[in-house]
Amino acid sequence: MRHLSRQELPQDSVTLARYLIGKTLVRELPRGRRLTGRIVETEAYLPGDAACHAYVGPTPRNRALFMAHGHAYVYFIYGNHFMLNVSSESEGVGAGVLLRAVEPLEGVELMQKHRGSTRLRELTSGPGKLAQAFKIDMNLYGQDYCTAGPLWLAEALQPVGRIGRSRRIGINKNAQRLLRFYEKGNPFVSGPRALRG
DNA sequence: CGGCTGATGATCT
DNA sequence: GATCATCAGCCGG
Repeated sequence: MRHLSRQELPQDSVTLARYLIGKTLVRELPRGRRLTGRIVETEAYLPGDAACHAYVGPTPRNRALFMAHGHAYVYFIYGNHFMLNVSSESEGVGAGVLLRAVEPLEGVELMQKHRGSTRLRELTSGPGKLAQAFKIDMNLYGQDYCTAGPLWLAEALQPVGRIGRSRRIGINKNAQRLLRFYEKGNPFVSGPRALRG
C-alpha cells in the first residue's frame, strides 16, 4: 500500500474533504498489528468558519489545525469521545477535515475488541466510534499522515461510488453550509437516513 | 425505525 | 456554569 504524499494531498479544505472519500486510513499498533479502513464520510471546517475550532485563533488545543495540510488534529469532546481530523490549508491557516466514518478493512477483530461490540455496522459509523475502533487518542496529536508512523493515509483500494454532499452534523453555527461529503449508499455512513442517500 | 436524554471532562466565560 | 464536530440505551409506533 502506498502513502499519499503531501504534494498529492489537496490543500484546499473542501477539495481535501471530497478527495479523502475512498482513500485508506491506516493505524499501526504495537506488535505489528494494523487496522485499515476505507474513508466514507468527511466534513470540512474552513478558515473564517465559526464552526471551526480554529475560528478563535491559535490556542494550545487547536494548534494542529494551523500546521501544514496532512497532520492529525485530535480533540476530546462530551467527556467520552475523541475526534480525528486532517489539517488543511497552508501552514499558519487554521482549518481541517473531520473523518466521520470509515468502512472497516483489515483488523476487524481488533476493532471489535476496542469497541466492545461485534456488530459490524456499529464499529466505525460515526466519528467517536471510528476513533475508539482505531485507538485514536491525544498521543496521535500532530502526527504527519504523509510519513511512516502510527497513523497514515494510503491510496484508494477500491473504486469510489457516487459522492453525496450535505450540511454538517451536530453543529449549530454555519449549520446550513454544504460541507459534508459521503459515499452514497455506503452502510457505514453516519447520520439520519435523509443524510445518507 | 425515529426521537429523546444522561453521561462525562476539557475549555472558556 | 455553559458549551460541546457524540453515543448508547430506552421508549413509542
